[in-house]
Amino acid sequence: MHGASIRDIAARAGVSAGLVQHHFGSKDGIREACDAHVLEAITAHAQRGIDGEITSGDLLASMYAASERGVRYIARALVDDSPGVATLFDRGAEMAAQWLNKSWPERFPAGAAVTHERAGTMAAMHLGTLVLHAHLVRWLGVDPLAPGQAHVVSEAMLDVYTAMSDYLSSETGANIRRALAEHRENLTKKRRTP
Amino acid sequence: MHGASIRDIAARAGVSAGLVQHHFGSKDGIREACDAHVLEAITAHAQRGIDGEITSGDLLASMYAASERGVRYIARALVDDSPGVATLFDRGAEMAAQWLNKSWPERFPAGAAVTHERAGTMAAMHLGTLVLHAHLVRWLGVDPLAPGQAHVVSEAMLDVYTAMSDYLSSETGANIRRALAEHRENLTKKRRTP
DNA sequence: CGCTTGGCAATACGATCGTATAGTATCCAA
DNA sequence: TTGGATACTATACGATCGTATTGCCAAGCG
Repeated sequence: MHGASIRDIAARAGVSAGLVQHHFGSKDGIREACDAHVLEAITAHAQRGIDGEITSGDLLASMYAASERGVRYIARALVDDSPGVATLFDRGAEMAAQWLNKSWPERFPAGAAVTHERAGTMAAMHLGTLVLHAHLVRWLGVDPLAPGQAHVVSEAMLDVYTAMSDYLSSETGANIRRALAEHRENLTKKRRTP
Repeated sequence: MHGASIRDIAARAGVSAGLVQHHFGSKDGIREACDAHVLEAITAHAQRGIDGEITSGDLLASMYAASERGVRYIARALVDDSPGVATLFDRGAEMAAQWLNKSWPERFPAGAAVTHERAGTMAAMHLGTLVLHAHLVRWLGVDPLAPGQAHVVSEAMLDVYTAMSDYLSSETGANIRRALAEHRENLTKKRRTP
């Protein structure tokens, strides 16, 4: 919310500040309205990621293309304490959990602690490329949110995945993989305590 | 910087606001001092990740344990436009690039565009778990930055890597992997334009 | 002893912010 | 026609913020 005062919003909209105040009730009212708008717009698009064959990386890429401003807003709101967008993170994590469970039912049982942990971390990693968008722009020299550039990050994510898996399946990563498997044993059986 | 006024900082330090102003010159002076302090503290620790055998996930985990407050500060500063911490993102991306190049010299050549893109995305993914820390706390029910909880996210990251790689090596992900390999061909040969 | 220097506090000033209130114009139903 | 609801502006109030100013006081030094 910082850096966007009611007066700025009103000036951008071409009306007075009092009208904005009158229409939304308060500053929080503006944010709630924005959250609801973006949430609704993104939900319909995101549903395709669950029951479709679309991968998580491509899902983000298609979101970029569909609503660049909405994605930028989400990236910004995720680091504020916006309660509406907090549910969007949870929804993303739930989508990841469903995807993990659908892909490996015995490895990521529904409701298990391991599925919950992995899904949350996965959502944080993918949304992290959004939140740190400004740094990626500076590092890459191009804007991944610009039209036609959406593939850069999603492809890189997939490539990192494959590279990391190769590393973990090598001799160097064998002990890491073994230690990880032990921890997973306990978590897989444990139901998540809500 | 939002949410931490000079008066708050002075009250927390037990001194007057005027002294803080006098000592650091301005509000930006405080941030620069904090950036320099954290940067120096974290650099020595991070160097182990490059030439050591330590993985990136374990590197983050050990950073958690070494300086919880420093990590929290970085997570906060990464989403502000702090110029000092911006170099920290670049340093993390450079570390990732070095690690990628050391692990697969022919796959990720030094200075190649593909290495640069992958390293930046990798840094964003890993640092994303820091920046979105508040959401992870809410989702997981525990604080990954709390002492003794550092392993949760790092293990989950590794597990997601293995799961993703299994997905990409399966029949379903075969075409994705194939399309990815084509794009990589061009990027590997191309030198990065600075 | 007198003077300067630096740590430190207290206060004030201007800017910005969210919000409240009063006032004006428009429009639609009774 | 009229009266109230609605869209909209203008202005003001209180709070908070960064910053500048002033002054006190102890330490060091000739």
